[in-house]
This record gives sequence, structure tokens and C-alpha cells, in this order.
Amino acid sequence: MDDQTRMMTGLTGLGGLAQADVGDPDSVRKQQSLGQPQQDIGDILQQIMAITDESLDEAQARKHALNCHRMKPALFSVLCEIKEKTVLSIRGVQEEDPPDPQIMRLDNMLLAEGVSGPEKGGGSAAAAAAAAAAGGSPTDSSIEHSDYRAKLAQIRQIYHSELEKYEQACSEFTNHVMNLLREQSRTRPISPKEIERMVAIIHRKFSSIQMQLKQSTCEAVMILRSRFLDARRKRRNFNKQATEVLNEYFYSHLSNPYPSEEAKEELAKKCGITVSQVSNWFGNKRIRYKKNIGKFQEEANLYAVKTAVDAANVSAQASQANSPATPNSGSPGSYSLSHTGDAYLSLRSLNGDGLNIAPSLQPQVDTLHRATHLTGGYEELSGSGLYTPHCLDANSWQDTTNPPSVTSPPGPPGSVHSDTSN
DNA sequence: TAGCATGATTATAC
DNA sequence: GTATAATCATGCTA
Repeated sequence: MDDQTRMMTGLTGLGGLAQADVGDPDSVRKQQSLGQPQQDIGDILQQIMAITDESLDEAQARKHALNCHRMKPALFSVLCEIKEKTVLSIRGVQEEDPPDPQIMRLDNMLLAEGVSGPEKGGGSAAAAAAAAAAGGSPTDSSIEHSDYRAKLAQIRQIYHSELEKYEQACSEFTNHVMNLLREQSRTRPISPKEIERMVAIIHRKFSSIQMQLKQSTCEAVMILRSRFLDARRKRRNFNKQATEVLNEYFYSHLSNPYPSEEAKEELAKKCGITVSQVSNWFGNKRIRYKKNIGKFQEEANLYAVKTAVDAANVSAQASQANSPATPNSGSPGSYSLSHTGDAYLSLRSLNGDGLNIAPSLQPQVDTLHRATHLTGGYEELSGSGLYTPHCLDANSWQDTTNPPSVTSPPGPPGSVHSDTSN
């Protein structure tokens, strides 16, 4: 017969003891003088009280003696009944908690993000959306995607490992408490209902810990997502060299600043940025240049000089090699930052009247003049055209809303413009 | 810290 | 699908 059954059996053996009398210490004292049974009950109670003051061995021995006491079942059953009617009747109202809506929310969220539940496309889909929102090229997206997935998997792993730990701890603790209560139920009245309630309390406590874990996991996922979704928050300026390369291309192709895919790829490689960043850069540059040509004039002059100096140097080398100067001598399929037609268009203005050359640019212009004069290229380069906003306005891309034909001036035949490939 | 510069995103037109 | 124009959000600098 197990403890619980014994306890329940004890309830049926109330005998001649009045419930109220047992529960009241005064009644116990009164009953001590009333006869043998009352005397026995008093003894038992005193022994129980004395156990706390004794050593473990003595207490164990005393406990055993009490368990064997002939009046023990009666006393036990009375105590059980009293307890049943008082404590449980008061607390029983709080049982059957409804599911916590916050936990449900967290559960749903973790499920949607692919953290809890079976591993499926939830997280991957979120990653894909995040990568797409970040506007990267397919390659960039896949890199970001895998990065996101790796981090999400890490979160998932930590979550499950922690959850497992909590569940194990909860289970162990529950078992421990249940064993303890069962053991104690030999000497004090503990009903099965009370044990159940205690288990529920333990579960509630562990559930609150689990909620904290879920909350932390949700926060981690949200931070991870925001890191991918809000890519622009992580904006970093391109380095100086990258900007220079892009500007060189832009100003040397001012009449048609729409790099082909190949050109974009090469620019991206040179600058250490993505193709879509190159596209963004040209999109921004075109619109900002067009909006405020005056402001960009000095910059345009600077790059024109730079380009022309390069061109002149190449001419010089070509002359020295006793071969015809061929400015556009780039390999097929590749653009040449230094030797394109627009560079010459720009350069012509350097020799023109009325051009405002910034003092900072004058040394470069002088150098250019010397170089071109020495090589004989200056005759070719110097013309009547001015590198002025007016001159630039003649370029079709600035006069029309739509870009010019989808061909790239320096690019190979069949090359296609595709700017802003977000 | 305000103002400007700049990379990225979004809405719209074609 | 691509370009433009507007806008946002952040970086940089005086």
C-alpha cells in the first residue's frame, strides 16, 4: 500500500475524534486530561514537535516510532481532513491557469522565425527577404543569406540547448519535490491533490524562466533581422581610391555615363564594392550632377585634367616607341579610364578662353600643357570647345528623362546598360 | 552640433 | 527591367 492510499485510507478512520478538537492546541491540552486516546494524541504531537530539536539519527528513530504508533492513522486522517477543508478549499480556486498570451505570442514568433519547431524555410525565407531588401546582387544576397542563416542557426541551437536544460532541470526538480512530498506524507498530511498543485507551481516557475529565454531569443532574432533589413544604417563611405576610380569613369564618359555590365563589374572589382553599389553610385552621381552642374564643374575639370595627363603620357610613350598614338587602345571588352573620347572633349576646354580653372588645378594643367606640347599631342587636344556646363548640357543624357540608347561608348559591341539594379 | 555629403531605398514612368 | 527623382539615414567636418 503506497503512501497516498494509506493517507486516503486514514481519512476513513476518523474514529471518535472531533475534527475541531484536533486542530486546536487548546483542545489537545484539554483532551490530554480526558483519557487514554487523548493522552496518546498529545504524546504524538509532542514527539512530532520535538523531532526538529533532535539530531538526524534520533529524528529518524523517532519518526519510525511515530509511524508505528497505534494512534497514528487516526491522527493522520484527521489532519488530512482538516487540511483538505481549509488550505485546499482556499487555494483551489486558483487552479487551471489559462495559457499565458505572452508566451503564446513568443511561441508564434519563434515558430515564424524558424527558431522553434521543425527547421524549415521560415528563417530562410526571412533571410531571403532581408537580403532582397538589402538590395544586393544575387551573389551578395546569397552571401548575406548564408550569413543570416548561420547566425539564425546559432540562435536556434542555443535556444534548443537552453530549453532542453530547463526542461531537464524542471523534470528533475519536480521528481525530487514529488519524492520529498511522498516521503513527508508519511508523517504529515499531504494529499495527492496538493502534490499535483506543487508540481503545477514548479512548472509555472520554470515556465517563467522559459519565457525569459524565449524573450531573449526573440530579441536576438529581431536584432539579427534588423541588421540585415536596415542595411543602409550600416552605410560606409567608399574609400578615396574607389571614389576616384568611379569619378574618373564618370567624367571620362560624361556624354554617356552609363557603364555597361562589364564596365560595372570591372569598376566594382577595382573599387572593392559590389556591382549594385556601382549602379547606385552612378545613379546618384548622374542625378546630382544634373541637378547642380555648377557645383561639379571643378571636380569635372580636375578629372578632365587627370584623364588628359594620363592620355598625354600614353601619347608620349607611344611617340617614344615610334609608333602612332592610339588613345583608345584598350583591350576589347574593357573600358579605358584614361583614353576615352569624352576625356578629349573635356580636355579641349583646358586650352580655351574663359574657363575657370581652380588654382589648385593649375599645376596639373601646366603639366598637362607641357606634356602635350612635348609629345605633339597638344595640337590634337587643343581645340575651340570649352569644358563648360553649357558644353556638357549638349550631352543628350542630361536633356532627356530617359537614358540614351543602351549601348556603352567604350564597351564592346552588344554591351548593355543596366544601372540601378536594385 | 548643424549642415553638408553620400550611399541606399522607394515610388514612378517608360 | 531600368532610369530618374525624391527621400531616408548615416558619415563627415567645420
